Amino acid sequence: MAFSIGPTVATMQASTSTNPLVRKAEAFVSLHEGARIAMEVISGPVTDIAAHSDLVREGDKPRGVLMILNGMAYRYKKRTGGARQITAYLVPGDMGDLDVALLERMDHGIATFSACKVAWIKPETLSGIRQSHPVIDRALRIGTLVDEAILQEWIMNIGCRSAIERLAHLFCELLMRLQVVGRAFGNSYALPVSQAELADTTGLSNVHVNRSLQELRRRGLIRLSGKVLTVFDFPALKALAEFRPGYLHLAK
Amino acid sequence: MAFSIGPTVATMQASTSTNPLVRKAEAFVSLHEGARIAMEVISGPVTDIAAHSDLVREGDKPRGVLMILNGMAYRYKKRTGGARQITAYLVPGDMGDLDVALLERMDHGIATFSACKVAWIKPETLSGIRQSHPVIDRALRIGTLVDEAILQEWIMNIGCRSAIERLAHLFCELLMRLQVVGRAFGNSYALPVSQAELADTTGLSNVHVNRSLQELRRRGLIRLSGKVLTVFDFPALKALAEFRPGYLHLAK
DNA sequence: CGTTGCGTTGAGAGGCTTCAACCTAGGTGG
DNA sequence: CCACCTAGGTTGAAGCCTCTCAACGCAACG
Repeated sequence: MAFSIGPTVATMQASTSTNPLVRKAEAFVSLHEGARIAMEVISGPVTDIAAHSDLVREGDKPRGVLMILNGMAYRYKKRTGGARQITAYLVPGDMGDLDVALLERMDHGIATFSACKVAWIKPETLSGIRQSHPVIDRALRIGTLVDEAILQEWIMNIGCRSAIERLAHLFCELLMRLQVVGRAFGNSYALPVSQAELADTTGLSNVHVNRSLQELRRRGLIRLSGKVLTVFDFPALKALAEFRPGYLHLAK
Repeated sequence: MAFSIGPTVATMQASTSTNPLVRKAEAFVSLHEGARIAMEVISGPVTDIAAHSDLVREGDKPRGVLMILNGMAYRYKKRTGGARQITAYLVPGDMGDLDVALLERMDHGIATFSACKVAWIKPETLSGIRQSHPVIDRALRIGTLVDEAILQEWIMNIGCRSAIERLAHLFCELLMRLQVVGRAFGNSYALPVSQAELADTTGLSNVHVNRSLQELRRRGLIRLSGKVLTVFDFPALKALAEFRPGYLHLAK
């Protein structure tokens, strides 16, 4: 056991675990004690990864399934000219594709924004746990569907929202996703992402991201400084972005 | 049995079936006779759907798993203002999300471009076949991964390609996907999609789609008339779009 | 033969990009 | 301890890619 995550099993309470995998699963299903323990266990040996390093490179043969326990990472694709598109943010509790071992090679890369704690889980281990705990299996399947729903929402975001709306929508989505796993504090959360990286996320230039952020600040909606984002007026931010969180499929 | 698809089992040959589900699966795995027969069977009772009608509405409780056997359909999301973003094209052999029954309500709609033949398969039926035919299970899982990879590629497309490149990339992708399921004829295929719908797909205005299509024609790369798209110069079209088909994970 | 949906064209405007310079803070080495 | 260096944030100016608005043509259809 390389690292200990959160309190001991004995002190855990339903939906207040500090293990992000458990927190996320409990947003979709209700876990009984045995399943919670099993989820703690699969978070087994943890690896520390520095900020701005590759976890997976495009063209790699997939290894095990990736789980993010702490920090923030992202999926990306590159154009030959050097342009980069970030296609997903991975926050604590998120997993790489469950069936990724079925593919010959990765069609995209995964890298870290911040220093991260991650776990690589062997496909056999995972399928064993899924078989013995149907409720975990169910939570993981729902998680996969939500990942897909987020991709669709991002297509919508880039395809038909203005610059300021795209950023507002991203910030709303991250706030909700991080609240679920206990990584938001009030309406604030760590956002270790540079403006250039926000640009690669939203399909904008870094210059225009900068100006749009200023506009969001000027309107009193957010503050973003020192890698911490604070949402001052969530209702207004949601209205601006037309953020409807249904696609995240979080239980009420 | 509401409708008969393709030749009888006796006349089928490997990878020349006219059943698009079989064709697509054989792009990922090699099916033995029994598995091919099972796939023919799940294509069971077929429903005819008119063009431009909804198969699934946002907010619906999901019913069974959708399979497209003929025609072309699309996933979409709407903004309150009326703007629409098309997030995926469904071509013969494509299926809706396998686990969609786990969700309370749909976060997007599905509608037809053209008249379609579709099948609704009960989740129990599907999981039965997946259990008794691991190779089919494997093919379906890979198919799901490819669906996700396509979503990522579309984010890339809208996020960092120019108008003409976006259209070129879409046409390249569709050519390859339709070739796999035997719905392309040489470098031509049916594309029952209006310019306004192409605009909702690519995040452009219909006016600009029109002008970009003219430019593609002027360069001698494609022809698009009467709902048929012909690619005159696939290498040049690929080069223009920087189309790298790896994300479709088709066997060589 | 009017209606309707779709493709086409023109003109003007604007959101966003590009290029380039400058500023600031944090880290590093002499 | 300061001087330098670098990454990232900020600002200005110019331009263009794409949008909006509006009109028109054309073919299919009842």
